[in-house]
Amino acid sequence: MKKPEEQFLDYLARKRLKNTSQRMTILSAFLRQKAHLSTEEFYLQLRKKHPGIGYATVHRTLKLFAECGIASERNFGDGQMRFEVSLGNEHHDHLVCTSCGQILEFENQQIEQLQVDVAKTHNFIIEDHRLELYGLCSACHSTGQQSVS
Amino acid sequence: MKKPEEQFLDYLARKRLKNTSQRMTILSAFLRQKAHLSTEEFYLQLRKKHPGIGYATVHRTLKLFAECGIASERNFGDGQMRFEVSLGNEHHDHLVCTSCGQILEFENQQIEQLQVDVAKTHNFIIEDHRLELYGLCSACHSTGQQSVS
DNA sequence: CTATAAATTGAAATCCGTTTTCAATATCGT
DNA sequence: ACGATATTGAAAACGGATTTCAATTTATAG
Ligand SMILES: [Mn+2]
Ligand SMILES: [Mn+2]
Ligand SMILES: [Zn+2]
Ligand SMILES: [Zn+2]
Repeated sequence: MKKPEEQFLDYLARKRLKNTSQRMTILSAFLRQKAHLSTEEFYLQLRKKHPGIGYATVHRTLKLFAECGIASERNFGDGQMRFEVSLGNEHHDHLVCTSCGQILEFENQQIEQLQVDVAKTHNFIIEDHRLELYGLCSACHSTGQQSVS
Repeated sequence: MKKPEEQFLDYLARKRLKNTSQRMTILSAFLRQKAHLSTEEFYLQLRKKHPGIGYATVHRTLKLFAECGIASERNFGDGQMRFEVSLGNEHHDHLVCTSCGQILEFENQQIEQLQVDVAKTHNFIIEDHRLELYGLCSACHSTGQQSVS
């Protein structure tokens, strides 16, 4: 497993892109994040320490991370793209709490295999997939919370 | 299984909404559609026969269909909401061709059950889920098509 | 059947996350 | 250092979804 910094620098070199201080600052801040932030959320976080970096640069850099495999782009249906660190993070799917927004991760090898079987019976070549379970997390349903309507 | 027209009229009555000719026209056109149309696509289709009905009314009426269970809202990550008739249409998941856009449907009871198991181990109450497999349909990979980058 | 209150309509405006534009600046191979 | 090329941040543009609003239609009560 290559280090993220290396992987990013390799990607920049391969694409004849330049190594800038903004990109490195954004990378190290991003790698420190735990999970599933929107561009806006990440930008607001970053701005506290690095007020000089613009939203557009953050946006463009997160896209670069996705292109080179450092980040995964996620869409949980709330109208915002979200990013999570994918390098060194096994493939997984998500449980999304519709009440508090918490996101839990899971992996189920049987489901993965069944997906392959389904694709095979339709003569379909899988490139990617998404599986998300929406509902109430343990905390939210034990306190009688209802999902936001 | 109640008829869609009945179900819609019941819903309107329950919510003290009014029965209008536009709503009935949109309903009957929608029920005639086979699959997964965006609001725009449906509106353009409808306009051929009913040029007087505005986009806003179509949009609002499709939302009503979703609320009352006649339609399902789908999002296949292309930045547009899509609608399909759900009444009398069993639950199913989708195979989405990233090359030609074709959408195939499937149902797999084993996967559904495994999802329930996953939720149980996380003490999570499932309200809804989405499973989509993205890749190349039979036609597209047999002709050497690549997915749009 | 009115009259009246309330909901609906279509066009246009607005929203809001995402993406692009552009002139100034920074990077990097030579 | 120079010069070609890429990057940056602010602001504008984009695009689908939603809302506004004045005119119209519907449903209810008298
Ligand atoms: Mn995750
Ligand atoms: Mn379908
Ligand atoms: Zn919760
Ligand atoms: Zn195809």
